[in-house]
Amino acid sequence: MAGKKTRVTIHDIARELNVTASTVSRALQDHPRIGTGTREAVKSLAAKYNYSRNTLASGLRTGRMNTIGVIVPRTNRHFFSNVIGGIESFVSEKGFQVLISQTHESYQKEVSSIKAMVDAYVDGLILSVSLETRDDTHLQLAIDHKIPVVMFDRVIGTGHQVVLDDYAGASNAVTHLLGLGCERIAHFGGPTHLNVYNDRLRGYIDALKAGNKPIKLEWIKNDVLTEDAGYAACESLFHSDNAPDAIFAASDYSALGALLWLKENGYKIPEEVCIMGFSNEPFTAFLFHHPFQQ
Amino acid sequence: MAGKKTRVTIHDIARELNVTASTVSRALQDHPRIGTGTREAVKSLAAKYNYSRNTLASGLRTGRMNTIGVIVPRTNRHFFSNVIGGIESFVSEKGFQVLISQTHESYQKEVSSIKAMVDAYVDGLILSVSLETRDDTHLQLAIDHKIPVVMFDRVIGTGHQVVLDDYAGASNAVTHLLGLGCERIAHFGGPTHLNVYNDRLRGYIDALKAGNKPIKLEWIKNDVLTEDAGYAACESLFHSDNAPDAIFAASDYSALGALLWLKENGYKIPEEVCIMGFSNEPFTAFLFHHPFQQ
DNA sequence: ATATATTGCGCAATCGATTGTGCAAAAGTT
DNA sequence: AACTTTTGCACAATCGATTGCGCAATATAT
Repeated sequence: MAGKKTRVTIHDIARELNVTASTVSRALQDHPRIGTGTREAVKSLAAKYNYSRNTLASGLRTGRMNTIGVIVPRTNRHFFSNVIGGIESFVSEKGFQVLISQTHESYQKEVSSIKAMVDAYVDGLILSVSLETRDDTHLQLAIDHKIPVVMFDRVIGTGHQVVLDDYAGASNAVTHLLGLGCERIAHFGGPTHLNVYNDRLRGYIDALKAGNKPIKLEWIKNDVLTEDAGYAACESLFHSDNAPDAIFAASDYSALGALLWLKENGYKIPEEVCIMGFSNEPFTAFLFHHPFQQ
Repeated sequence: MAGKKTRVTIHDIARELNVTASTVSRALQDHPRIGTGTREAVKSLAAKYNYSRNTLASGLRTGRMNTIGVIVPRTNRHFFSNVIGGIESFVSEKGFQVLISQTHESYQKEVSSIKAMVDAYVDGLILSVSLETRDDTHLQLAIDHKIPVVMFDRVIGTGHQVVLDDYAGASNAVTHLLGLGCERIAHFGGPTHLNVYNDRLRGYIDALKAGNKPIKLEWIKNDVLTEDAGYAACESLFHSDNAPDAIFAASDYSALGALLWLKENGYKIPEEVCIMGFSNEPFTAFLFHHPFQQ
């Protein structure tokens, strides 16, 4: 408990046991060529001195740092902070650590984050690409260094991917709106070079087709992902003489913006306009269905 | 852009320039004893080969890894994910990285997280302690290794701390309730060995005293921090013959639980019971004041 | 009893970068 | 011109752990 002046190394243990550092190193790794007696002597002395391997020296030699890099657009989005938490919980049980970085939706920052992760010798990289990212060439750096890369949610290119079924989600959402009697459903989407927004758009379109509804280009607004954008988009949409009677938003935030504009302008939700958002942001739980509402 | 088979080292650069690695190392650090000519030759060759210092070798030698460790109870709490994001944004501009770990409110996990951070040679440690943490002795490990430690929000002991004024916040909240005419204000708190909950409790008590209201112990519920706990606490509180007319909760989640129970049981908010929560969780914005409500 | 296999461990190089010391050449001083 | 200072760089040790190779001692086989 008292302040150790200096960390104990395998050399310290070796000296005390009259063996060499290599033997200590091997003993700690359960190398078969080390005798049972020595191995246990080493281990118990290591335990006694509270030895712990110098991860830098070890990492320098082996190239492995037992660290997973995670790159997300922003850590403070509910979805991403959950994913980060999940990753951390899982890998920390395996003795790994988590290095995080956020891109703030900037491609350049994503590039430099990847470089930083490579320099940190992460053993694996998990990322969700920025809105600006248009291809996966920048991942090559990690791949060149033999670092396995997995993309999730917002994915691009052909690497390993973990995604949810945005297409089905969108399609179900729009079908549900149609079932409620909505006839004129607008869509607030995101950049379609990203799978998630493209899939949600496709789901929207196909659901409309399946319901024999026309697709109106003026009802499809891309890059409407924020509360402000949703608010503004509503304004233009409902000032036209061809206003929709429902909105399917690819983002809960733009759905919220739409909701606010409509309420402020006297529309009744959901009687006059139905709104559906995508993401299950926690705040949405309190917008519609909560028992103390009504 | 093509796949480099192996990273370039200072030795590679040294060889090509007919100098030694030490010269290259010093040149890259702008050491004054290196001639201008050599320095620039080194730097341009380094740039040409896209050299980047091996952080492990460097860290092994210097003991500095340009990494900040952050330990929080959970990454997916709005407050913590925001703090993590803020730290990451700030330090990444300085060329530092962020290693995260979560304790899940467990003291043991906190201890092992600190050890892991020390082993990772973080240059600084930022943490918010778990609910189980009762003193700061476990921080000694980091301090022994000369790692500066800063606690935030949930702090303990005498180290460096960044906190907000929980006492004033609580006091203001309760004073506000009194101003609204509330006479019988209950408190849902947390473990009082933690500054945040102790301060909020003190603020509550002192505000009541200042308003010449009696302090009723049966209205003070400790360890009521979650939605479920708030729900349950309400149940017991309002089944007594001495029910409060307001609740000041140290957590927005327990406030939410209270809100749900009261609504389900026919109480009118805020006419019959006022509820005030602490934390500014985003969802609370939608519970009371939003324009589309009422 | 001789030949082969196995066991147990030491030696020394290696992973890249850093840094104290030393030494020669160039520059400055009187 | 003789002497001190400064400049520019090389040498070699070091940070700890890992690992291929080698060599003895012991065990097994013939």
